Amino acid sequence: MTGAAKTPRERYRQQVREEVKEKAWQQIAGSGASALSLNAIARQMGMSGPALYRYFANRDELITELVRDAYRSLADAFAAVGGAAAEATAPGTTDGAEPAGPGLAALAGALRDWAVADPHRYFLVYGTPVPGYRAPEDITAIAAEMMSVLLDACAAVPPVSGGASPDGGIEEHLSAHRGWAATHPDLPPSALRLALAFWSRLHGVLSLELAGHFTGMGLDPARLFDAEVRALTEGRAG
Amino acid sequence: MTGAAKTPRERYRQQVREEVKEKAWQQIAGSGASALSLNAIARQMGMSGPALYRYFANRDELITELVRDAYRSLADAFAAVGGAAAEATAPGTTDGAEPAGPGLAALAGALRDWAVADPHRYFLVYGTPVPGYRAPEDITAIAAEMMSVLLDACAAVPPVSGGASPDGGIEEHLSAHRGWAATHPDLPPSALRLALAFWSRLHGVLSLELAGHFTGMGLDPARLFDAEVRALTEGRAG
DNA sequence: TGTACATCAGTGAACGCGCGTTCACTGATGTAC
DNA sequence: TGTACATCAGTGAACGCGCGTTCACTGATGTAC
Repeated sequence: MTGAAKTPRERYRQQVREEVKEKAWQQIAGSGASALSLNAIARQMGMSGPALYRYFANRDELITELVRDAYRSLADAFAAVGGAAAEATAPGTTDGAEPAGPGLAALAGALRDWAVADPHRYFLVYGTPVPGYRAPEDITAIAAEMMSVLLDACAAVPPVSGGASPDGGIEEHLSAHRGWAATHPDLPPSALRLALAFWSRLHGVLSLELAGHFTGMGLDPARLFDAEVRALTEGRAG
Repeated sequence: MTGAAKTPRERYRQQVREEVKEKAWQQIAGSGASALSLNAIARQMGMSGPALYRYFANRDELITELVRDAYRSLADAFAAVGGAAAEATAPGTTDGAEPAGPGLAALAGALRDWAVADPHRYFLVYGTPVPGYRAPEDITAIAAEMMSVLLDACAAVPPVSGGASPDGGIEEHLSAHRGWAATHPDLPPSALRLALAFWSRLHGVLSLELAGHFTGMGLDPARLFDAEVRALTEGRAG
């Protein structure tokens, strides 16, 4: 990826690091993130426990790395969809007046695909926070990167002529606190609101689905998710 | 509460059980549910570890009890609000044509109050699921009880004349799978949809808020929550 | 191509720790007559 | 009111376990001349 001219040793180091992370994910899948054990991973790799300290300074560094990879994979999925949408919109749009509806729907699809592909990865990022854990700065930067892609999609959605329904001052509030959307200083408050609705509503359905709160209800989570996406792209956030 | 004529010994047992649970919550608040340790609780109570086995069969039973209490407290909060709303509606309604809007808003308020009062309790119920843990039946019954109160509130909301916007077949799907709403066999699909939107959207905002994903954004989570409640009660679910 | 040296992956023993849980036992509290 | 017995809360020792992490060491891989 970054850098080049890896020596064989560097290659090998990277391979082992990857394998460690792989086993770590398997372990998380089985027993949850808090039960992650370096010794168990080493055992599974046919190595002795202390060997892993050649590759990770300690347990915390491994977990941070897993969190970073998780964020990175979602950000990449978003960027791929966002980039594709941007290219499709740029040249000669053939599709009529709503290029952003599909954009949002595509992002939503990417989010759900990412989440259901590995629920434990989802929960490592969006689940119960680990007490005392602070994500390093480069990880929050990745989160900002995703938000920027989302804001791009929201930018293209025309503000809805909502009528007189009072919004409780939410759009004023968003106008007053838009530091999190600093990448898009010209976005109307309705677009900010749409982005937040996208984020919170879709995480709502996803977290209930992946935590199993819909099982036993006999409902199809994909349809519930789809219904929320439709509500966002057609009915707007309000 | 239930039963009567407790002997002093039974009283004492109950007191100690309560104290154990209290310390357990404190420990969860500090280090998360997975780090819950019987020995640590005993130490904190000035007792030796094995003493707790007079009160709980094992660690799992304690956790299950905590989960049960958490559900119970939310269900009670819901029932209180639901009961109050029902009484207010019953005699001579003075408030105009929308008795259920306030009902839903009141339930939403109860949910948020309950959640922010103790975020760890919230996450024990709605956070990352504990791998391998199956809630006993009486707990799912409590969940059904809450759903029933919510459905009561949704029943009073008149179906919105939504126009021709296609809903992707979600209401048909809900009509076909309404076992989870068996307490309300006559509810229109739009009310079922409203209940699910209530549940998933509010949990979306709440879980992001309590996991700290809004901090650093400078936004007021209470306002975001309020905006979603307004969208539910005014704009309906779609 | 060959030798001398430096780098680094991995081992095994060890440290200290805390956990859940069982068990035999003591001592206090309640019960029956 | 007093005595004999049963119940039960709590203790301390012990078992077996796995964890994260440090450390001195071996042996293989790469580098410099």
